[in-house]
Amino acid sequence: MDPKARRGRPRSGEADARIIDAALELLLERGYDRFSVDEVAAKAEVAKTTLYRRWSTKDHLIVAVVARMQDEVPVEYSGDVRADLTRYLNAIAAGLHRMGQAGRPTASGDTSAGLVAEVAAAAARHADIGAAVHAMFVRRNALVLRLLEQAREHGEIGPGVEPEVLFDQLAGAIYYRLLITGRPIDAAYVDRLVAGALGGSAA
Amino acid sequence: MDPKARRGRPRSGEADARIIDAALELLLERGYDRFSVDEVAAKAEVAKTTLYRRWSTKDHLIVAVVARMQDEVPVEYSGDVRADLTRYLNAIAAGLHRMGQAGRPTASGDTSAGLVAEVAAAAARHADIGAAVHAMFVRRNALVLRLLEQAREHGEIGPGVEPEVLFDQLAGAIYYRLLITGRPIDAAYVDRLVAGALGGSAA
Amino acid sequence: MDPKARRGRPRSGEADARIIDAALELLLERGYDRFSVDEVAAKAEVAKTTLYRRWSTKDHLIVAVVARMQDEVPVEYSGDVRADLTRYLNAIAAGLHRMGQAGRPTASGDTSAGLVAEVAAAAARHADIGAAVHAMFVRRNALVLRLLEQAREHGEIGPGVEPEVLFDQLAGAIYYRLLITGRPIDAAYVDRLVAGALGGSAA
Amino acid sequence: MDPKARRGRPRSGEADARIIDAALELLLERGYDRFSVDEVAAKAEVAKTTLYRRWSTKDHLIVAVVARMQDEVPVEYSGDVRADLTRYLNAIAAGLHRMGQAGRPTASGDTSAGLVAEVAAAAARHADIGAAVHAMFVRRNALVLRLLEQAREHGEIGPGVEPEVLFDQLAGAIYYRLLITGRPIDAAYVDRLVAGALGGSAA
DNA sequence: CGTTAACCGAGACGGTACGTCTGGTCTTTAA
DNA sequence: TTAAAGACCAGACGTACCGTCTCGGTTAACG
Repeated sequence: MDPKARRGRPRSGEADARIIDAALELLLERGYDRFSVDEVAAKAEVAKTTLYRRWSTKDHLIVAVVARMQDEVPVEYSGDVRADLTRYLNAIAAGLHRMGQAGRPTASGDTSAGLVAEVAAAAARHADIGAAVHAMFVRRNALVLRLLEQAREHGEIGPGVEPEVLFDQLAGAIYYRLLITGRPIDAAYVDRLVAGALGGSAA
Repeated sequence: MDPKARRGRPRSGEADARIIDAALELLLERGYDRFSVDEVAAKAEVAKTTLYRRWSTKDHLIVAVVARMQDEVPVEYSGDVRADLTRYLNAIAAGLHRMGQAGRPTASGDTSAGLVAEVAAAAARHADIGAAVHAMFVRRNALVLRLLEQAREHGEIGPGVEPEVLFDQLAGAIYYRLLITGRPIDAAYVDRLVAGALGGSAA
Repeated sequence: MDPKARRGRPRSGEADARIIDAALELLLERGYDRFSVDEVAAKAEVAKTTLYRRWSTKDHLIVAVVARMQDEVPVEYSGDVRADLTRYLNAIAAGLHRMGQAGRPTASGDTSAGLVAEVAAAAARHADIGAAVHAMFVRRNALVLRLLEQAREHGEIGPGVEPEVLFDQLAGAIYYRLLITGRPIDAAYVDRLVAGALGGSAA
Repeated sequence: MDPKARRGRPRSGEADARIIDAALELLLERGYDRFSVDEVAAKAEVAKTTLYRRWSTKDHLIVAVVARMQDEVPVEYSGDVRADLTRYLNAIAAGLHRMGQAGRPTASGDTSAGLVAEVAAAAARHADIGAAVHAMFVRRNALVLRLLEQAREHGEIGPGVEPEVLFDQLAGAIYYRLLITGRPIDAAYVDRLVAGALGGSAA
């Protein structure tokens, strides 16, 4: 009856978990290069085939791990966009910083461009990874975009402002510093950034 | 006598050129991965030793190539920041798009995140590349920052606006789309972006 | 009552046949290596479990297949040993030749050492296969040995000749050429061989 | 001047030796299967590339090792073919027996069919190995064939006897027992064999 | 007629070796 | 000293295949 009746031995959910756990640990300990699939399999006590059946490529595996590192940042409109955005951007920066611990002490400041850049590169290498990564960010950003809509309805931001563009400017600035110019991203910068984007630093 | 008197056979300047040419060609043809140092050496008809004497790493070589791909965008204050910025950002987008041809047809729209992301990753891997890349962008951006200063003096933009932050927002939005969300970057978007950043879309 | 009373579902005889058929076909088509158990199972539309329940090893399966390829060569003493032996050896050579089609065109002439050698190797790897293979040949050769006995009784061959040794010489020469030196085995050679073993080429 | 002037770093002869030594040791210790190229490389303290540059396949490597195991059996006509052949065949049998130690205790008697069969199989798998193996035996057998010629000239064997066929019978019988029937090959058998082939056991 | 034992198809799993690829270093001979 | 050529080390990659295990489900014979 059920067209999707499963046949054959089902995949071991435990294996999934053990692999991702091992991969995460190794990624943090070693960084992207010096991270080897063989080693993950060994650490997870899983055959390489089992791993490759799930993630067909080192890149796919790493993206899965990074996706799991993403933490949910609760976003709720409080009536004060400026505060909300500041909080949110600081959370993102903190997340990036935490990822930054991966591998050797990074050159640029103290956050890790490395892992983010590698994921971006992987997204460009494999179409499917690109789709997954983009979808991940779309989902993540959707909440903030809604928040911005609400703020506009409440008159906190002008009717001419496009939430999407505004958000690109904010998040973009952070990633730009992280990946391209390597300038530091601290709370003070986030404040200046939000102020710059929302207009007058006062009020 | 002369402490830095050179002895032995002098380095062939022609080799430098042949290597970079071959590397560029291969990079465009293949993309970052599938780009191999051996192949560059073979194509340039140069020994690997000769190549490594000049660029100590695949990453170093690629950064050198990418640096050469960067074209000088003339930036001059015309009295109309909006127009100047729009022109500049479109030039950047065009440059990225041109790079985008490298390798297989990329997933995300038609510009290539790949190469840019790889360079960012390389910058994170090697401190010296990081320094070089960041310096490159500082130099490139300095002109625009001066332009923004001039615009502020002319009253085109408010005294509270920080040029650095403003520029991060603009360039950042573009790179964010390119690398992270994969959304398209066209002239219309640049217009909306500049409008958003400089205030009212009108005027 | 019956100690070997079978319970449960009986084995499918049809499965046996389908497996052997598929295996044979694949063996001829591909040769020993490039012959994979998975593929046999797939082709026979049978689960691997079903296959392994019958033949515990790739080697066991192949030996079973090869055993089935062996054809019964009728051996009857006609009163002329020379003719009988010639006929028999030619039949063996033809059989080997037929097997020889298995896999890629072999290097050595046109008969296939490959499969025979693999079976010999399998016989060395697993004691039980060794026993089976040796038994198979003992059975096959018994008829010829009896024929030689009869010939001796009839005075066609001297009383000092040991049938076993004589047969080793004849069959041995053929297999030696097949497996070791790769020289061709044709009717002319068989004639020379029999002549050499039975004494004068004349008569 | 010299058209075949070698350029580039020459191959390390020491590496060759270390690889073959390690392979030989491992082969004797483990047998054909359970013999792994990786392990050879590790034991020889050589990169896998270095190994594969010389022997493109596990089979090629093993054949090279086996070729080195072959020992030169001095063959000189003493005026007594029977004695000469007996000595030679016993030497061959001893050699096979020595090889037989390779790997697990073999099933069939006490000599190892295994390795010989595997080499024969390899010869069938790869045309080049086939050629090499056949050439090896041709070279080895040439001496004995000349001995037989001399014996014929001396009238020890009849003019109608073809040395090639005679030798096939002798060597063939031994390999046939080794590989196919698994019957033992001892000095007594060799005596019977020679007697059978050269005519009357007497004289 | 239900229980039960052995089967069947499907496919995941552990294990392990293979041969390939690539980055960077080292060793030659020639200029 | 540099150049060209190519061997060298190191080590990861992804694939292949064997033989085992785990599912859901089927098919006799037994009780």
